[in-house]
Amino acid sequence: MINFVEELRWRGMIHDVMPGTEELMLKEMVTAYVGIDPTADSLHIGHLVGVMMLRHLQRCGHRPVVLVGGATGMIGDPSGKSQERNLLDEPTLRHNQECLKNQLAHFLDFASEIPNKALMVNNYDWMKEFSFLGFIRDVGKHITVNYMMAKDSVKKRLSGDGEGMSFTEFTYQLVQGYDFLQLYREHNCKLQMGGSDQWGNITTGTELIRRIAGGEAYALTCPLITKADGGKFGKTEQGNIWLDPERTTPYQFYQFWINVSDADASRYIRIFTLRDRQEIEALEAEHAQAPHLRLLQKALAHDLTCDVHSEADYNSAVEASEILFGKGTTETLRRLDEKTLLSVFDGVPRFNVAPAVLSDGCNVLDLLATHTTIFPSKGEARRTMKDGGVMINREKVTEETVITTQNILNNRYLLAQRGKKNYYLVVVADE
RNA sequence: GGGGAGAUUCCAGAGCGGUCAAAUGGGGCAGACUGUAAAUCUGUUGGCGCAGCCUUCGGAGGUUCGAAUCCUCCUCUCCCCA
Repeated sequence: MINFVEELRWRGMIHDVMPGTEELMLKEMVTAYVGIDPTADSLHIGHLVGVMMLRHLQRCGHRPVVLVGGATGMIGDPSGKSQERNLLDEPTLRHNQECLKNQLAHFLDFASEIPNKALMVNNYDWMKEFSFLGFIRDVGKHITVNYMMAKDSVKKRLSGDGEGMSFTEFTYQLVQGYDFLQLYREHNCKLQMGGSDQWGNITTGTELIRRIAGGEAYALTCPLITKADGGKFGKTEQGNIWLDPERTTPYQFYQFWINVSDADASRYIRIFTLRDRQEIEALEAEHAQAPHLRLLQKALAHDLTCDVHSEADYNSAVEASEILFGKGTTETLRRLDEKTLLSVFDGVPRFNVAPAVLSDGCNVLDLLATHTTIFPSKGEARRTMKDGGVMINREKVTEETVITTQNILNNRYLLAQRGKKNYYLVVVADE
């Protein structure tokens, strides 16, 4: 049995671990779980740390359990800034759960008949029938309010001059703790993992298991993923980076990882890929020699894009990136067939312009600021052009440039570019 | 209830009768440099038919040849005393 705790340790994925965990996991196959809120029908990369913990767990020969927080997700965890949530109706909940499972299947083996095959459970299943009286009698009486109030997440909310905390939120740790107890009883689950902000909630669970079941359970938390520049991990101006290709295209997903800063790349590659220590250290040495090649970012982007999407998606993302950031010219653009063109610019904002607009030629200013909203005003478009920041079909334009039907690619498209990174696809068609 | 301070362009914050589309800083955008990075430097940052014109300085009126700047009322914010 591979030493799971050691594996996470060198990867920098351990923030805190309860004494005895490592010994236990060397001795026997351990069932461990991570909770995920089913608030959407897709995971985003913020979830990936927990997923990777489970993935390593399974690879080390232990049994991973994903707990979908159908019940707890309705309450809202007071750890962190979360606000109280809306109730999900059951069909939505089930739908989300299915979608999450499909995504998780890229990382965890739910299917094979192996002793440590992954399992997914939903706490809504055991919480929905639990009556309030039942809960306070069977669970609540084993934990003192004093104990609950000593948790950091609670103390912060009680002391600060913030909004205070509702009873519902206060109860959250008990509900989560009960989940752990339930899994302990049903599946002999002895370990709960999560982000470092979950420590308090997890230990409420181990406490319940000790008091109610007389059992021994453990906790392991991972540091919260940060960015070297202080920004929030996994967020871009466009919002979350999702695993669902409908929400975040494979190209955007790939780009996210390619653009990770050097300072973060070393940490991320340990956390988000399965590469072993030797290989990573070799890569780092190479990267230090030739940082401009960005080997770490490329390895990260490769592994994740292939894991989450597919090899083919990875290849077209690389191809798209070469066209966009490489030596792509009007000529290369003209050579692209419609299908490739569309896949390269999938997810790029689109604008529709009637063919009549171009038939007699149209000044770029009007095209970019009147017929489309690529620029909010002509003044701004003019200024950016003066700086050489506007390109049509990858050719710089000035305010005198006139766009005609001659410029159209594949009978339908114009590629407008604002600065180096902002692309817009103008579709020339009646609609 | 009494007294005081204030409301300025994305934000912070100058301006206190003409020279104000409004200093300066931040942020944004673009350019150079680069590795699609960081740092740095440069330009730009109300709109338009752009050497000119139009709309902006909490709201409504007024004084004046002329107001972001002065007066009146209103709305809101902050501070101090009850």
